[in-house]
Amino acid sequence: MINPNISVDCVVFGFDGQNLNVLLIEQKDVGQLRRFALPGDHLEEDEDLDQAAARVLKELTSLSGLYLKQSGAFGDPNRVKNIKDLPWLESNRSDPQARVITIAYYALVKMEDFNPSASSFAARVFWHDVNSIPELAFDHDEIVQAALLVLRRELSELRVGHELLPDKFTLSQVQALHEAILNSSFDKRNFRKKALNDQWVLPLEEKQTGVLHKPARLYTWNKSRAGL
Amino acid sequence: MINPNISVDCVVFGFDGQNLNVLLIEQKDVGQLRRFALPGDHLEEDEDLDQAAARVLKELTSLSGLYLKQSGAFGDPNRVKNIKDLPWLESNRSDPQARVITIAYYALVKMEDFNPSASSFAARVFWHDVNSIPELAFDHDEIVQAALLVLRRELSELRVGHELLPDKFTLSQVQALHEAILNSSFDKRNFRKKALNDQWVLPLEEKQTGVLHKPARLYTWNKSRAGL
DNA sequence: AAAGATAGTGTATTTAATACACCATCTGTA
DNA sequence: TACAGATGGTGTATTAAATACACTATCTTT
Repeated sequence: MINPNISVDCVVFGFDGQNLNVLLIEQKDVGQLRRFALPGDHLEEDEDLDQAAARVLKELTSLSGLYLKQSGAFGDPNRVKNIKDLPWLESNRSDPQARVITIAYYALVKMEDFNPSASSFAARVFWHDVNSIPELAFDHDEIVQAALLVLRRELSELRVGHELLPDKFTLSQVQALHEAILNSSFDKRNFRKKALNDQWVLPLEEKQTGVLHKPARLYTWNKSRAGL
Repeated sequence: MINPNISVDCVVFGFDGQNLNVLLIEQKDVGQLRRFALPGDHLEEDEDLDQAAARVLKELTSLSGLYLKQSGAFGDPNRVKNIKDLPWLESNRSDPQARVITIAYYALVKMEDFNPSASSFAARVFWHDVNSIPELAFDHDEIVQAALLVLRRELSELRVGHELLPDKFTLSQVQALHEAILNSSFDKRNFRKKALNDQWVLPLEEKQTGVLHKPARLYTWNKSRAGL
């Protein structure tokens, strides 16, 4: 039994080494007018909000145990009343007119861990650069922007972001990640000084291989420092 | 028409010069077992979440235009299943078994602006020190703690809190407010240095009157600096 | 005039943030 | 084998911010 009035939507962030990306789906079962949207679903009976978000993510990516955090609730009475969204609602909802409020979550996913492909959810699932997101269904644009603000705050405060890089990474990758998320750039020496001084990361004895330049030292996250 | 599955709850903070307080209500219409709770209500048809929270606050305090901010959504399937909450649910809800998820808001209110008294909402409305909150109905304890975390973060980041002091106040009051909210203490000279240097406040030509000690200079908030 | 209460102030030290430019090391190819 | 291309990696001086710390000033009441 699903609750027709309550849904969860997930803003899944990934990082490709250059830009921050969001996982989008292309709606299916809707004639010619396909729209892009965030993955989401209605709340099941006896299901916690966090569980629902984790379920959506699991069904979409087959991944579990992901970093997942509530980023806001959206309840504008007209949020699902856009005429462009009607076809999809009509073929996917028993009551297309139902008032729906949604609880938004944001998730961080290593892009190496997940290669998007079609799913029961959607005609298409794909990563998209967060800086040029196409028009999305419902109020999903707003939800993405709100999630971005939360991500930025948490990156600055708590140094989340572990989940966006491989287990072993270079300091340049960390810097590129911070620059992509915060939309700014940092001085290399000062950035490294801070990362090492504050012990965000721990150096490994390993170096990059297979690169066509001087190989960089690899690091891992210092879990004991995470979030402090 | 109200939505039986969705409610808003408000954590209203006030400051008495010493401690941070939360506005609680004592439930009515419930035989012997009265419980304390946060003010809240179900969402009306065609009402935005923010509007619903503002409505609850207005009905409770007759104040509008208050500082009000979403602080989280709570959806544990058992959050309204505590046996102690059943009497109130039975006399106040058409479907006492209904699954309810709630969107929490926190508000900041000048205590001078509002003297609590009974209301249609409740047998009793009263301020209570945030550090010794009694057991509350549903998951309202958890909601209060979550709101406190958000308030603390916003105080440190954005210097919210204008709404918790009179229009004219002393620097000692500002310091006491920060200390109460953040549960810490600061060096007086350093605190004043920062408040003035960062221009949180602007000095007035006025001084306290009617105090039995050296009267302090009064200040107002520097609105142009608020939130930066 | 003295006691009680809070207001109000300055400096030295430590720590963190910023600004800034060059040499090192690896790969691939000429 | 040497050089071009690409990214890695490093140190210091300056400025700004945070911290630690103790006494005098002013008002009221008795």
